[in-house]
Amino acid sequence: MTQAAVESPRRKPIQSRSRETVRAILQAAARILTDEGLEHASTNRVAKVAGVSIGTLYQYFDSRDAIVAALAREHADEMLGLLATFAGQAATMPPRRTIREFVAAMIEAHRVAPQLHVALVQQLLSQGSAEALAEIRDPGRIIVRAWLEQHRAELRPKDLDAAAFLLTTTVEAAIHAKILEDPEGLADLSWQAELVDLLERYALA
Amino acid sequence: MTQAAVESPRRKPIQSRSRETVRAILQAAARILTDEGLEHASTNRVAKVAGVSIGTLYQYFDSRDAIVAALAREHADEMLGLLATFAGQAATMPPRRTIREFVAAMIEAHRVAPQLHVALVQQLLSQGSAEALAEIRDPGRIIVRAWLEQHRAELRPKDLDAAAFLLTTTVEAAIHAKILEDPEGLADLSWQAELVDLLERYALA
Amino acid sequence: MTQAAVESPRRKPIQSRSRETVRAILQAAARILTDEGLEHASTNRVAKVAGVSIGTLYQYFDSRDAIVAALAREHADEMLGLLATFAGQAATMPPRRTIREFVAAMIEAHRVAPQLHVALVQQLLSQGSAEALAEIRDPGRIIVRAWLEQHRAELRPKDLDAAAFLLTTTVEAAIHAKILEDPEGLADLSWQAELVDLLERYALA
Amino acid sequence: MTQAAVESPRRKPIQSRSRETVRAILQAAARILTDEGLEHASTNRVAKVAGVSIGTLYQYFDSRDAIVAALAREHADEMLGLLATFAGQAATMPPRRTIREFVAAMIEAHRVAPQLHVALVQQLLSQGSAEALAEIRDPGRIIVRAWLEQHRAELRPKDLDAAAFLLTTTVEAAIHAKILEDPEGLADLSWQAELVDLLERYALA
DNA sequence: GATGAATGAGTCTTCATTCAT
DNA sequence: GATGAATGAAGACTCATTCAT
Repeated sequence: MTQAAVESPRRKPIQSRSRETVRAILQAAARILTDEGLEHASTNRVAKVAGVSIGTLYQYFDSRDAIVAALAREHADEMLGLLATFAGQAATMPPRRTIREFVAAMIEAHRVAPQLHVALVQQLLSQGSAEALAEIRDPGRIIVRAWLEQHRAELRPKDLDAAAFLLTTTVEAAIHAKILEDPEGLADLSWQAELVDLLERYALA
Repeated sequence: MTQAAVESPRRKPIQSRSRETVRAILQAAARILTDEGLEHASTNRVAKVAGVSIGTLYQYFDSRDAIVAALAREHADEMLGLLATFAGQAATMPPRRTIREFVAAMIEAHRVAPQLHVALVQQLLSQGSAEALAEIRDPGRIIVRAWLEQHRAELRPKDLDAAAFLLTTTVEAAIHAKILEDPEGLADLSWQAELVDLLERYALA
Repeated sequence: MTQAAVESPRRKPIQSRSRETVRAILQAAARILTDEGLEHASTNRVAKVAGVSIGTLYQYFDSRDAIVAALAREHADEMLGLLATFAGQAATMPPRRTIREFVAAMIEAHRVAPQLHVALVQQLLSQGSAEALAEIRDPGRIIVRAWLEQHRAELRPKDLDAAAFLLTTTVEAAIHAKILEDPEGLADLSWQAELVDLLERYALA
Repeated sequence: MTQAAVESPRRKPIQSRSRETVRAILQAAARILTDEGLEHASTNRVAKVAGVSIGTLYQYFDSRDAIVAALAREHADEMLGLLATFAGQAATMPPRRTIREFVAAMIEAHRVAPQLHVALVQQLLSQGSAEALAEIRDPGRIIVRAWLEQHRAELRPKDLDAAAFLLTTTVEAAIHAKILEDPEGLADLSWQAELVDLLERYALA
């Protein structure tokens, strides 16, 4: 039984293999969503690509939508992470520079997986799941709103809610449209500058 | 009353039932799209709601997508009509006023069937039919671009393409977001003013 | 009313336009069957190609199958015509020559519309309409059988029914197979000779 | 009883239900094809008769045609098996006897499922899938052609390709025609003898 | 008689989900 | 926990046929 002895002892305090399975499923879903579009991301397909049985998939996700939701939440968290880091620095940063860096950060955040992002947003939109959508959007808006509040002295808009709405919406929309129309050009500084311009003129006092 | 005589003279012997059927189908599709979302707009469902048999539906539309496409085209035409009317007047109008009226016109255009509009755009997006999407978007952008050109002396942006992209995208996105988040508030003047503000500051010299 | 006067008088004693309509329908059906295969010969399609409305088509044919049946009957008649002419001469012809000319006549008969012929036979087969099939096959066999009877002195087979069956089956099958495998080669004398050889060795005393 | 022990030893832990399901589907398809004709062999019908859900059917067959194709392949293999066995013996057998046994073997091969055979051939014909048809026909013809080559000294035909074509076509056609016209009589020796006669007179020197 | 709009049963196929092993 | 065979509702679409005009 030497073998058995060798087999079991060293097992890293496994992250309960579950984690890996969930990981595999979400990655497979993301990959299919990105490469082939939402309509090809059937549960059977995802399971196959993830290398697990369909039964296993359903052990971890209650439904197809649950997978997309999890993916969306994950993606939202990731983006929120980027924004949070940025928000921390924004407090002590001159607004003009904050805007510039905010735009850069947002674009960078979208560069990670542009297609996935767009696909997710679309899925959430067409699902009509307002809550799921809010879950993705609100955090960013709250951060922006907090920033507006903090720097209201140096900024022009008075209706902070409206401003937060407009600023986040505009940035998101511009980036999404750019991804759809000219994904290669996403990183170009010229249009980034134009967007910054739009925001500055609107926000700065 | 010669005019009346010319206008409805003998009321053409019925527009051949066809017209009415097509109308019923498109209306049913629009209604379902608006009320229940794209995923419920199956051909069978549309036929049932339209009060025609599935066979009849297929006598007029080659496929499910053809229905959505027809709807999109119709909607695009309608919106373009609004824009065109507006564009005609813009030539002799001071830019500041043009912007205000443009926003008002756009919002008005979306008020006709906001949900439908959003659903259509989403459908086109998720279909990945870039052409179909362009068909809806380009006309508006071209009009804006022409306006920028015409009034470049009084306007600030130098990169007219980028500006046209940003302006149309921003307006569209803001309106769509508003429709999704707070459809009732779409007509509110306060946020309309905020949007106008954003545009003016960006566009005016 | 000069016009009307000119219009009606000269009308040739029309063959009751019906005939022409039936003609058009059958020709359309034959054309589609030949060019595109049985599966494309839907009633609507046939009507369209024939240039009549589907309603009119049903005024002349009770069902889709009726069209095919009519076509088959027509085709059978045509072929039978060829055979009959030939049968008349066979009485006074030496059997060896009869066989040669019979094969030539059969091949010629098939050259008129090989694809149509094959398609029809297949349709009848797959319809399982043994009667319809018999209608096409029996006449030929009867003629052959009569010939065998008439020339039994110079011929070898004693079981005339079996012989008639074998001879007609063989010729038909060989021709059909040739049409399917090598339609261009149908008229080649070399394989014709081979077939004649087969028949002669079997039939002649 | 060692044999028995070897024969059903532990009865493999079930051929995984799959095998049985596939079997049931193919059998159902064969049954319908045979009893009711191709046009009744819809996927839904086959599934119902097989006692499985339509979904299960599609788990094993990509399409309706795949079922027919599988059936055809299976049938072709079966027949080829018979021919192969026979071909092995033909080398050392006098041609006259070979012909007799060949016909007997072919008829026997068709007796397994005459209607099915005919239905399959028809399906392949009407599908116009020349390749599929060739797949079924060529093996037999190749075997015959090889035999002709091997025994050319004792045989008469010089054009071996033409001869192989004619011989296989004739036998097939005669058997098929017999199945259609008088399935009961297929095994009768009298007509079998007539067919053998035809072949011998043609093939033997 | 002709027309063609309308019908709807029926076809193929997909896919989220369940459950016995 | 994992597996994957099985399920069946539902969707897109076809086509022979009817019938009001």
